[in-house]
Amino acid sequence: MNARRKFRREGEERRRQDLIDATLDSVAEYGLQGATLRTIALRAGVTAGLIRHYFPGKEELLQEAYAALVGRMTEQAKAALVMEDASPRQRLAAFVTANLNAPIVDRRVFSLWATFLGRANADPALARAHREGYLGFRDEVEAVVAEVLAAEQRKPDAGELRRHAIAINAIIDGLWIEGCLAAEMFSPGELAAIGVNAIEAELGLTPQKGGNQ
Amino acid sequence: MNARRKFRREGEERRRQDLIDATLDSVAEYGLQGATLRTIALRAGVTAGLIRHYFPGKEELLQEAYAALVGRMTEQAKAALVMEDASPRQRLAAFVTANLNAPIVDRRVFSLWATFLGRANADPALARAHREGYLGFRDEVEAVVAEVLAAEQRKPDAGELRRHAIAINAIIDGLWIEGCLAAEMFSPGELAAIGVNAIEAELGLTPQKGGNQ
DNA sequence: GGCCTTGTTGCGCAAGTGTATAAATAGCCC
DNA sequence: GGGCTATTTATACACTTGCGCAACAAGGCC
Repeated sequence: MNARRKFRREGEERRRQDLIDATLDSVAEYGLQGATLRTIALRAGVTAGLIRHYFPGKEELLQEAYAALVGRMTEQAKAALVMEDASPRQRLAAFVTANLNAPIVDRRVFSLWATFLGRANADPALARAHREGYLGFRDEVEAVVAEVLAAEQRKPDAGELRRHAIAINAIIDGLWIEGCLAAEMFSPGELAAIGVNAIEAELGLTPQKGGNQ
Repeated sequence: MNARRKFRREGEERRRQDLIDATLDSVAEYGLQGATLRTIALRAGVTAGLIRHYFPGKEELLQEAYAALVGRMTEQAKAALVMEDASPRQRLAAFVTANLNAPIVDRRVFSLWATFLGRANADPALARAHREGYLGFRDEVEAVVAEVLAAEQRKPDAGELRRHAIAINAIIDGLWIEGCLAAEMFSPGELAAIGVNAIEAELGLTPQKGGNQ
Protein backbone atom coordinates (compact mmCIF):
# COMPACT_ATOMS: atom_id res chain seq x y z
CA MET A 1 0.00 0.00 0.00
CA ASN A 2 0.89 3.65 -0.14
CA ALA A 3 2.08 2.99 -3.64
CA ARG A 4 3.82 5.80 -5.40
CA ARG A 5 1.89 7.33 -8.22
CA LYS A 6 2.55 6.07 -11.69
CA PHE A 7 3.75 8.62 -14.22
CA ARG A 8 4.90 9.02 -17.78
CA ARG A 9 7.88 10.96 -18.98
CA GLU A 10 7.01 13.51 -21.62
CA GLY A 11 9.16 15.38 -24.06
CA GLU A 12 10.38 18.67 -22.69
CA GLU A 13 8.55 20.90 -25.16
CA ARG A 14 5.33 18.98 -24.78
CA ARG A 15 5.37 19.21 -21.02
CA ARG A 16 6.13 22.91 -21.05
CA GLN A 17 3.22 23.52 -23.37
CA ASP A 18 0.93 21.42 -21.19
CA LEU A 19 1.95 23.41 -18.14
CA ILE A 20 1.40 26.70 -19.93
CA ASP A 21 -2.01 25.60 -21.13
CA ALA A 22 -2.94 24.43 -17.67
CA THR A 23 -1.82 27.81 -16.34
CA LEU A 24 -4.01 29.71 -18.79
CA ASP A 25 -6.95 27.46 -17.98
CA SER A 26 -6.49 28.00 -14.28
CA VAL A 27 -6.14 31.77 -14.59
CA ALA A 28 -9.20 31.97 -16.81
CA GLU A 29 -11.27 29.94 -14.40
CA TYR A 30 -10.08 31.04 -10.98
CA GLY A 31 -8.22 34.28 -11.60
CA LEU A 32 -4.62 35.00 -10.75
CA GLN A 33 -5.13 34.32 -7.08
CA GLY A 34 -6.81 31.01 -7.73
CA ALA A 35 -4.15 29.86 -10.12
CA THR A 36 -1.87 28.19 -7.57
CA LEU A 37 0.90 25.82 -8.45
CA ARG A 38 -1.14 22.95 -7.09
CA THR A 39 -4.19 23.87 -9.14
CA ILE A 40 -2.12 24.21 -12.27
CA ALA A 41 -0.31 20.95 -11.65
CA LEU A 42 -3.57 19.13 -11.01
CA ARG A 43 -4.99 20.33 -14.30
CA ALA A 44 -1.83 19.36 -16.13
CA GLY A 45 -1.95 15.92 -14.57
CA VAL A 46 1.30 16.22 -12.67
CA THR A 47 2.35 17.18 -9.17
CA ALA A 48 3.26 20.69 -8.14
CA GLY A 49 6.93 20.09 -7.64
CA LEU A 50 7.44 19.33 -11.31
CA ILE A 51 6.70 22.89 -12.30
CA ARG A 52 9.95 24.01 -10.77
CA HIS A 53 11.74 21.58 -12.98
CA TYR A 54 10.62 23.52 -16.03
CA PHE A 55 10.31 27.07 -14.74
CA PRO A 56 12.49 28.99 -12.29
CA GLY A 57 9.41 30.09 -10.37
CA LYS A 58 5.76 30.86 -10.59
CA GLU A 59 6.33 34.35 -11.90
CA GLU A 60 8.24 33.13 -14.93
CA LEU A 61 5.52 30.59 -15.64
CA LEU A 62 2.90 33.31 -15.66
CA GLN A 63 4.99 35.51 -17.91
CA GLU A 64 5.53 32.74 -20.41
CA ALA A 65 1.85 31.89 -20.31
CA TYR A 66 0.92 35.47 -21.09
CA ALA A 67 3.44 35.67 -23.89
CA ALA A 68 1.95 32.50 -25.35
CA LEU A 69 -1.54 33.96 -25.12
CA VAL A 70 -0.60 37.21 -26.83
CA GLY A 71 1.26 35.28 -29.48
CA ARG A 72 -1.72 33.11 -30.30
CA MET A 73 -4.12 36.03 -30.36
CA THR A 74 -2.11 38.15 -32.75
CA GLU A 75 -1.27 35.14 -34.87
CA GLN A 76 -4.92 34.30 -35.36
CA ALA A 77 -5.77 37.91 -35.98
CA LYS A 78 -3.15 38.40 -38.66
CA ALA A 79 -3.97 35.10 -40.33
CA ALA A 80 -7.03 36.68 -41.91
CA LEU A 81 -4.82 39.06 -43.86
CA VAL A 82 -3.01 36.57 -46.01
CA MET A 83 -5.73 36.31 -48.65
CA GLU A 84 -4.33 36.35 -52.14
CA ASP A 85 -6.36 37.68 -55.08
CA ALA A 86 -8.58 39.96 -53.03
CA SER A 87 -8.97 43.71 -53.16
CA PRO A 88 -7.51 45.70 -50.26
CA ARG A 89 -11.02 46.62 -49.22
CA GLN A 90 -12.04 42.98 -49.13
CA ARG A 91 -8.98 42.09 -47.16
CA LEU A 92 -9.72 44.80 -44.62
CA ALA A 93 -13.28 43.59 -44.28
CA ALA A 94 -12.09 40.01 -43.87
CA PHE A 95 -9.62 41.12 -41.22
CA VAL A 96 -12.29 42.93 -39.26
CA THR A 97 -14.73 40.06 -39.61
CA ALA A 98 -12.18 37.53 -38.44
CA ASN A 99 -11.43 39.59 -35.38
CA LEU A 100 -15.06 39.96 -34.45
CA ASN A 101 -16.07 36.33 -34.51
CA ALA A 102 -15.09 33.16 -32.75
CA PRO A 103 -12.54 32.08 -31.81
CA ILE A 104 -11.16 35.54 -31.15
CA VAL A 105 -14.37 36.76 -29.60
CA ASP A 106 -14.36 34.48 -26.59
CA ARG A 107 -15.12 34.96 -22.92
CA ARG A 108 -12.20 32.91 -21.78
CA VAL A 109 -9.68 34.78 -23.89
CA PHE A 110 -11.10 38.08 -22.73
CA SER A 111 -10.91 37.01 -19.12
CA LEU A 112 -7.25 36.14 -19.58
CA TRP A 113 -6.53 39.34 -21.44
CA ALA A 114 -8.11 41.48 -18.73
CA THR A 115 -6.56 39.56 -15.88
CA PHE A 116 -3.04 39.87 -17.17
CA LEU A 117 -3.47 43.43 -18.33
CA GLY A 118 -4.66 44.43 -14.90
CA ARG A 119 -1.28 43.40 -13.59
CA ALA A 120 0.65 45.05 -16.38
CA ASN A 121 0.69 48.22 -14.33
CA ALA A 122 2.83 46.60 -11.68
CA ASP A 123 4.73 44.05 -13.76
CA PRO A 124 6.95 45.53 -16.48
CA ALA A 125 7.47 42.14 -18.09
CA LEU A 126 3.73 41.77 -18.70
CA ALA A 127 3.51 45.34 -19.91
CA ARG A 128 6.23 44.69 -22.45
CA ALA A 129 4.60 41.51 -23.71
CA HIS A 130 1.39 43.40 -24.23
CA ARG A 131 3.00 46.38 -25.89
CA GLU A 132 4.74 44.23 -28.45
CA GLY A 133 1.62 42.37 -29.44
CA TYR A 134 -0.41 45.55 -29.58
CA LEU A 135 1.97 47.53 -31.73
CA GLY A 136 2.33 44.65 -34.14
CA PHE A 137 -1.41 44.56 -34.49
CA ARG A 138 -1.69 48.28 -35.13
CA ASP A 139 1.09 48.25 -37.70
CA GLU A 140 -0.82 45.56 -39.52
CA VAL A 141 -3.95 47.71 -39.50
CA GLU A 142 -2.06 50.72 -40.75
CA ALA A 143 -0.57 48.75 -43.63
CA VAL A 144 -3.95 47.53 -44.84
CA VAL A 145 -5.46 50.96 -44.50
CA ALA A 146 -2.70 52.38 -46.65
CA GLU A 147 -3.45 49.81 -49.33
CA VAL A 148 -7.17 50.50 -49.21
CA LEU A 149 -6.71 54.23 -49.58
CA ALA A 150 -4.12 53.80 -52.31
CA ALA A 151 -6.60 51.69 -54.26
CA GLU A 152 -9.01 54.61 -53.97
CA GLN A 153 -6.44 56.97 -55.46
CA ARG A 154 -6.10 58.79 -52.15
CA LYS A 155 -2.77 59.86 -50.74
CA PRO A 156 -3.05 60.33 -47.00
CA ASP A 157 -0.10 61.81 -45.17
CA ALA A 158 1.49 59.93 -42.30
CA GLY A 159 -0.55 61.68 -39.63
CA GLU A 160 -3.83 60.93 -41.34
CA LEU A 161 -2.85 57.32 -41.76
CA ARG A 162 -1.92 57.07 -38.13
CA ARG A 163 -5.19 58.56 -36.95
CA HIS A 164 -7.16 56.16 -39.11
CA ALA A 165 -5.25 53.23 -37.72
CA ILE A 166 -5.85 54.39 -34.17
CA ALA A 167 -9.56 54.81 -34.77
CA ILE A 168 -9.94 51.49 -36.55
CA ASN A 169 -7.99 49.72 -33.87
CA ALA A 170 -10.29 51.25 -31.30
CA ILE A 171 -13.39 50.12 -33.16
CA ILE A 172 -12.15 46.56 -33.36
CA ASP A 173 -11.05 46.49 -29.73
CA GLY A 174 -14.25 48.06 -28.45
CA LEU A 175 -16.50 45.74 -30.38
CA TRP A 176 -14.36 42.79 -29.38
CA ILE A 177 -14.89 43.65 -25.75
CA GLU A 178 -18.61 44.08 -26.16
CA GLY A 179 -18.82 40.74 -27.91
CA CYS A 180 -16.76 38.92 -25.31
CA LEU A 181 -18.68 40.33 -22.38
CA ALA A 182 -22.15 40.00 -23.78
CA ALA A 183 -22.12 37.62 -26.69
CA GLU A 184 -25.77 36.79 -26.18
CA MET A 185 -26.79 40.36 -26.95
CA PHE A 186 -25.66 40.13 -30.56
CA SER A 187 -26.84 37.98 -33.42
CA PRO A 188 -24.17 36.03 -35.30
CA GLY A 189 -22.21 38.26 -37.61
CA GLU A 190 -23.83 41.40 -36.26
CA LEU A 191 -20.72 42.70 -34.55
CA ALA A 192 -18.65 42.14 -37.67
CA ALA A 193 -21.20 43.97 -39.78
CA ILE A 194 -21.26 46.91 -37.39
CA GLY A 195 -17.48 46.95 -37.35
CA VAL A 196 -17.06 46.89 -41.12
CA ASN A 197 -19.63 49.66 -41.53
CA ALA A 198 -18.05 51.84 -38.88
CA ILE A 199 -14.59 51.37 -40.32
CA GLU A 200 -15.63 52.10 -43.88
CA ALA A 201 -17.38 55.22 -42.64
CA GLU A 202 -14.20 56.22 -40.83
CA LEU A 203 -12.25 55.83 -44.06
CA GLY A 204 -14.88 57.68 -46.05
CA LEU A 205 -15.51 54.74 -48.37
CA THR A 206 -18.75 54.85 -50.30
CA PRO A 207 -21.09 52.04 -49.28
CA GLN A 208 -21.16 49.15 -51.71
CA LYS A 209 -24.46 47.83 -52.95
CA GLY A 210 -25.72 44.79 -51.07
CA GLY A 211 -24.25 46.02 -47.81
CA ASN A 212 -20.89 44.39 -47.44
CA GLN A 213 -20.33 41.06 -48.99
CA MET B 1 6.66 49.43 27.03
CA ASN B 2 4.60 47.41 24.58
CA ALA B 3 2.09 50.20 24.62
CA ARG B 4 -1.09 49.65 22.71
CA ARG B 5 -1.48 51.69 19.56
CA LYS B 6 -3.42 54.91 19.81
CA PHE B 7 -6.44 55.23 17.59
CA ARG B 8 -9.35 57.47 16.68
CA ARG B 9 -12.97 56.47 16.27
CA GLU B 10 -14.33 57.48 12.89
CA GLY B 11 -17.87 57.79 11.70
CA GLU B 12 -19.15 54.61 10.14
CA GLU B 13 -19.62 55.94 6.62
CA ARG B 14 -16.27 57.67 6.63
CA ARG B 15 -14.43 54.57 7.72
CA ARG B 16 -16.19 52.41 5.17
CA GLN B 17 -15.20 54.83 2.43
CA ASP B 18 -11.62 54.90 3.64
CA LEU B 19 -11.48 51.13 3.59
CA ILE B 20 -12.96 50.99 0.10
CA ASP B 21 -10.50 53.59 -1.15
CA ALA B 22 -7.63 51.73 0.43
CA THR B 23 -8.86 48.58 -1.24
CA LEU B 24 -8.93 50.21 -4.67
CA ASP B 25 -5.48 51.66 -4.11
CA SER B 26 -4.11 48.29 -3.10
CA VAL B 27 -5.68 46.47 -6.02
CA ALA B 28 -4.43 49.07 -8.47
CA GLU B 29 -0.93 48.88 -7.12
CA TYR B 30 -0.44 45.22 -6.27
CA GLY B 31 -3.23 43.43 -8.10
CA LEU B 32 -5.88 41.25 -6.57
CA GLN B 33 -3.35 38.86 -5.09
CA GLY B 34 -1.36 41.63 -3.51
CA ALA B 35 -4.41 43.28 -2.02
CA THR B 36 -4.40 41.42 1.27
CA LEU B 37 -6.38 42.47 4.31
CA ARG B 38 -3.19 43.55 5.99
CA THR B 39 -2.06 45.63 3.02
CA ILE B 40 -5.44 47.31 2.78
CA ALA B 41 -5.58 47.97 6.50
CA LEU B 42 -2.09 49.41 6.51
CA ARG B 43 -3.00 51.83 3.75
CA ALA B 44 -6.19 52.82 5.53
CA GLY B 45 -4.24 53.42 8.73
CA VAL B 46 -5.99 50.75 10.77
CA THR B 47 -5.32 47.14 11.68
CA ALA B 48 -6.56 44.21 9.67
CA GLY B 49 -9.07 42.99 12.21
CA LEU B 50 -11.13 46.13 11.85
CA ILE B 51 -12.13 45.27 8.34
CA ARG B 52 -14.26 42.46 9.59
CA HIS B 53 -16.13 44.94 11.71
CA TYR B 54 -17.38 46.68 8.58
CA PHE B 55 -17.53 43.88 6.03
CA PRO B 56 -18.60 40.25 6.38
CA GLY B 57 -15.45 39.15 4.61
CA LYS B 58 -12.87 40.06 2.05
CA GLU B 59 -15.04 39.08 -0.87
CA GLU B 60 -17.77 41.53 0.08
CA LEU B 61 -15.22 44.28 0.50
CA LEU B 62 -13.93 43.68 -3.00
CA GLN B 63 -17.42 43.65 -4.43
CA GLU B 64 -18.32 46.92 -2.77
CA ALA B 65 -15.07 48.43 -3.93
CA TYR B 66 -15.79 47.47 -7.51
CA ALA B 67 -19.32 48.79 -7.31
CA ALA B 68 -17.94 52.08 -6.01
CA LEU B 69 -15.45 52.23 -8.88
CA VAL B 70 -18.06 51.58 -11.54
CA GLY B 71 -20.35 54.12 -9.93
CA ARG B 72 -17.71 56.83 -9.98
CA MET B 73 -16.70 56.09 -13.56
CA THR B 74 -20.19 56.26 -14.99
CA GLU B 75 -21.07 59.25 -12.85
CA GLN B 76 -18.13 61.23 -14.22
CA ALA B 77 -18.88 60.08 -17.73
CA LYS B 78 -22.50 61.12 -17.64
CA ALA B 79 -21.73 64.44 -16.01
CA ALA B 80 -20.57 65.80 -19.35
CA LEU B 81 -24.07 65.39 -20.75
CA VAL B 82 -25.88 67.86 -18.55
CA MET B 83 -25.00 70.91 -20.63
CA GLU B 84 -27.92 73.21 -21.07
CA ASP B 85 -28.23 75.46 -24.15
CA ALA B 86 -26.09 73.31 -26.41
CA SER B 87 -26.99 71.54 -29.61
CA PRO B 88 -27.26 67.74 -29.47
CA ARG B 89 -24.22 67.51 -31.67
CA GLN B 90 -22.22 69.70 -29.31
CA ARG B 91 -23.37 67.64 -26.34
CA LEU B 92 -22.30 64.44 -28.05
CA ALA B 93 -18.90 65.91 -28.83
CA ALA B 94 -18.55 67.12 -25.25
CA PHE B 95 -19.50 63.69 -23.97
CA VAL B 96 -16.90 61.99 -26.13
CA THR B 97 -14.26 64.54 -25.24
CA ALA B 98 -14.91 64.17 -21.53
CA ASN B 99 -14.58 60.42 -21.77
CA LEU B 100 -11.28 60.60 -23.63
CA ASN B 101 -9.41 62.90 -21.29
CA ALA B 102 -8.30 62.87 -17.69
CA PRO B 103 -9.53 61.89 -15.19
CA ILE B 104 -11.34 59.12 -17.01
CA VAL B 105 -8.35 58.25 -19.13
CA ASP B 106 -6.10 57.07 -16.35
CA ARG B 107 -3.73 54.17 -15.91
CA ARG B 108 -4.86 53.44 -12.42
CA VAL B 109 -8.53 53.34 -13.29
CA PHE B 110 -7.80 51.11 -16.24
CA SER B 111 -5.78 48.77 -14.10
CA LEU B 112 -8.67 48.47 -11.70
CA TRP B 113 -11.19 48.03 -14.48
CA ALA B 114 -9.18 45.25 -16.09
CA THR B 115 -8.38 43.50 -12.85
CA PHE B 116 -11.97 43.29 -11.70
CA LEU B 117 -13.29 42.46 -15.14
CA GLY B 118 -10.88 39.59 -15.39
CA ARG B 119 -12.57 38.04 -12.42
CA ALA B 120 -16.08 38.79 -13.66
CA ASN B 121 -16.01 35.50 -15.50
CA ALA B 122 -15.88 33.58 -12.26
CA ASP B 123 -17.68 35.99 -9.95
CA PRO B 124 -21.32 36.66 -10.87
CA ALA B 125 -21.53 39.57 -8.43
CA LEU B 126 -18.74 41.40 -10.24
CA ALA B 127 -20.28 40.54 -13.59
CA ARG B 128 -23.56 42.06 -12.49
CA ALA B 129 -21.94 45.24 -11.21
CA HIS B 130 -20.21 45.65 -14.54
CA ARG B 131 -23.27 44.90 -16.60
CA GLU B 132 -25.33 47.51 -14.83
CA GLY B 133 -22.77 50.25 -15.30
CA TYR B 134 -22.21 49.31 -18.90
CA LEU B 135 -25.84 49.22 -19.94
CA GLY B 136 -26.49 52.55 -18.27
CA PHE B 137 -23.65 54.03 -20.25
CA ARG B 138 -24.90 52.64 -23.53
CA ASP B 139 -28.44 53.83 -22.93
CA GLU B 140 -27.02 57.27 -22.39
CA VAL B 141 -25.17 57.10 -25.68
CA GLU B 142 -28.25 55.89 -27.50
CA ALA B 143 -30.33 58.76 -26.14
CA VAL B 144 -27.87 61.41 -27.31
CA VAL B 145 -27.53 59.78 -30.70
CA ALA B 146 -31.30 59.87 -31.09
CA GLU B 147 -31.29 63.58 -30.34
CA VAL B 148 -28.47 64.26 -32.76
CA LEU B 149 -30.17 62.43 -35.59
CA ALA B 150 -33.52 64.01 -34.83
CA ALA B 151 -31.91 67.43 -35.07
CA GLU B 152 -30.74 66.41 -38.53
CA GLN B 153 -34.28 65.51 -39.55
CA ARG B 154 -33.39 61.84 -39.74
CA LYS B 155 -35.65 59.14 -38.41
CA PRO B 156 -33.62 56.01 -37.68
CA ASP B 157 -35.49 52.88 -36.72
CA ALA B 158 -34.71 51.13 -33.45
CA GLY B 159 -32.24 48.71 -35.02
CA GLU B 160 -30.27 51.46 -36.68
CA LEU B 161 -30.14 53.43 -33.46
CA ARG B 162 -28.96 50.40 -31.57
CA ARG B 163 -26.18 49.68 -34.05
CA HIS B 164 -25.01 53.28 -33.90
CA ALA B 165 -24.90 53.15 -30.12
CA ILE B 166 -22.94 49.90 -30.19
CA ALA B 167 -20.41 51.30 -32.64
CA ILE B 168 -20.01 54.58 -30.79
CA ASN B 169 -19.64 52.81 -27.50
CA ALA B 170 -16.93 50.67 -29.05
CA ILE B 171 -15.09 53.70 -30.38
CA ILE B 172 -15.08 55.35 -26.97
CA ASP B 173 -14.06 52.18 -25.16
CA GLY B 174 -11.35 51.33 -27.64
CA LEU B 175 -9.81 54.79 -27.60
CA TRP B 176 -10.10 54.88 -23.83
CA ILE B 177 -8.06 51.72 -23.59
CA GLU B 178 -5.43 52.98 -25.99
CA GLY B 179 -5.16 56.18 -24.02
CA CYS B 180 -4.88 54.44 -20.68
CA LEU B 181 -2.27 51.98 -21.83
CA ALA B 182 -0.12 54.33 -23.83
CA ALA B 183 -0.93 57.89 -22.87
CA GLU B 184 2.52 59.06 -23.93
CA MET B 185 1.83 58.08 -27.54
CA PHE B 186 -0.86 60.72 -27.96
CA SER B 187 -0.73 64.47 -27.82
CA PRO B 188 -3.23 66.19 -25.51
CA GLY B 189 -6.70 66.21 -27.00
CA GLU B 190 -5.68 63.98 -29.88
CA LEU B 191 -7.66 60.97 -28.75
CA ALA B 192 -10.76 63.08 -28.26
CA ALA B 193 -10.38 64.60 -31.73
CA ILE B 194 -9.99 61.17 -33.30
CA GLY B 195 -13.01 59.94 -31.37
CA VAL B 196 -15.26 62.82 -32.35
CA ASN B 197 -14.27 62.47 -35.99
CA ALA B 198 -14.86 58.72 -36.03
CA ILE B 199 -18.23 59.06 -34.35
CA GLU B 200 -19.44 61.81 -36.64
CA ALA B 201 -18.36 59.71 -39.59
CA GLU B 202 -20.28 56.77 -38.16
CA LEU B 203 -23.39 58.93 -37.91
CA GLY B 204 -22.89 60.35 -41.37
CA LEU B 205 -22.66 63.91 -40.14
CA THR B 206 -21.12 66.38 -42.53
CA PRO B 207 -17.86 67.79 -41.21
CA GLN B 208 -18.15 71.26 -39.75
CA LYS B 209 -15.75 73.94 -40.86
CA GLY B 210 -12.80 74.42 -38.54
CA GLY B 211 -12.72 70.73 -37.70
CA ASN B 212 -14.67 70.32 -34.52
CA GLN B 213 -14.87 73.12 -32.08
C1' DG C 1 -15.72 62.74 36.32
C1' DG C 2 -17.11 57.97 35.92
C1' DC C 3 -19.55 54.63 33.28
C1' DC C 4 -20.92 52.07 29.06
C1' DT C 5 -21.10 51.18 24.57
C1' DT C 6 -18.68 49.71 20.73
C1' DG C 7 -15.05 50.85 17.50
C1' DT C 8 -10.50 49.14 17.53
C1' DT C 9 -6.43 46.60 18.58
C1' DG C 10 -3.49 42.52 19.13
C1' DC C 11 -2.81 37.92 18.93
C1' DG C 12 -3.65 33.21 17.70
C1' DC C 13 -5.04 29.65 14.45
C1' DA C 14 -5.79 26.50 10.65
C1' DA C 15 -5.45 26.35 5.86
C1' DG C 16 -2.91 27.22 1.91
C1' DT C 17 1.12 29.30 -0.49
C1' DG C 18 5.73 29.01 -3.13
C1' DT C 19 9.95 26.88 -2.65
C1' DA C 20 13.63 23.41 -1.47
C1' DT C 21 15.19 18.79 -1.64
C1' DA C 22 15.50 13.80 -1.15
C1' DA C 23 13.73 9.63 -2.77
C1' DA C 24 11.85 6.84 -6.64
C1' DT C 25 11.14 5.25 -11.19
C1' DA C 26 10.54 5.51 -16.39
C1' DG C 27 12.77 4.87 -20.38
C1' DC C 28 16.96 5.07 -23.20
C1' DC C 29 21.59 3.10 -24.33
C1' DC C 30 24.50 -0.74 -24.64
C1' DG D 1 18.06 -7.25 -19.54
C1' DG D 2 20.76 -4.11 -16.34
C1' DG D 3 22.38 0.05 -15.26
C1' DC D 4 22.22 5.48 -15.70
C1' DT D 5 20.20 9.60 -15.79
C1' DA D 6 16.99 12.89 -15.68
C1' DT D 7 12.03 13.36 -15.08
C1' DT D 8 8.73 12.98 -11.66
C1' DT D 9 6.84 12.23 -7.05
C1' DA D 10 6.55 13.08 -2.29
C1' DT D 11 7.41 15.44 1.82
C1' DA D 12 9.02 19.15 4.61
C1' DC D 13 9.42 24.05 5.63
C1' DA D 14 8.93 28.86 6.37
C1' DC D 15 5.77 32.10 5.42
C1' DT D 16 1.39 34.46 4.35
C1' DT D 17 -3.39 34.45 4.22
C1' DG D 18 -8.33 35.28 5.91
C1' DC D 19 -10.69 34.81 9.95
C1' DG D 20 -12.06 34.41 15.10
C1' DC D 21 -11.91 36.28 19.55
C1' DA D 22 -10.81 38.53 23.87
C1' DA D 23 -8.99 42.56 25.73
C1' DC D 24 -8.81 47.45 25.53
C1' DA D 25 -9.82 52.31 25.27
C1' DA D 26 -12.19 56.46 22.84
C1' DG D 27 -15.66 59.31 23.35
C1' DG D 28 -20.62 60.20 24.18
C1' DC D 29 -23.90 60.37 28.09
C1' DC D 30 -25.49 61.20 32.62
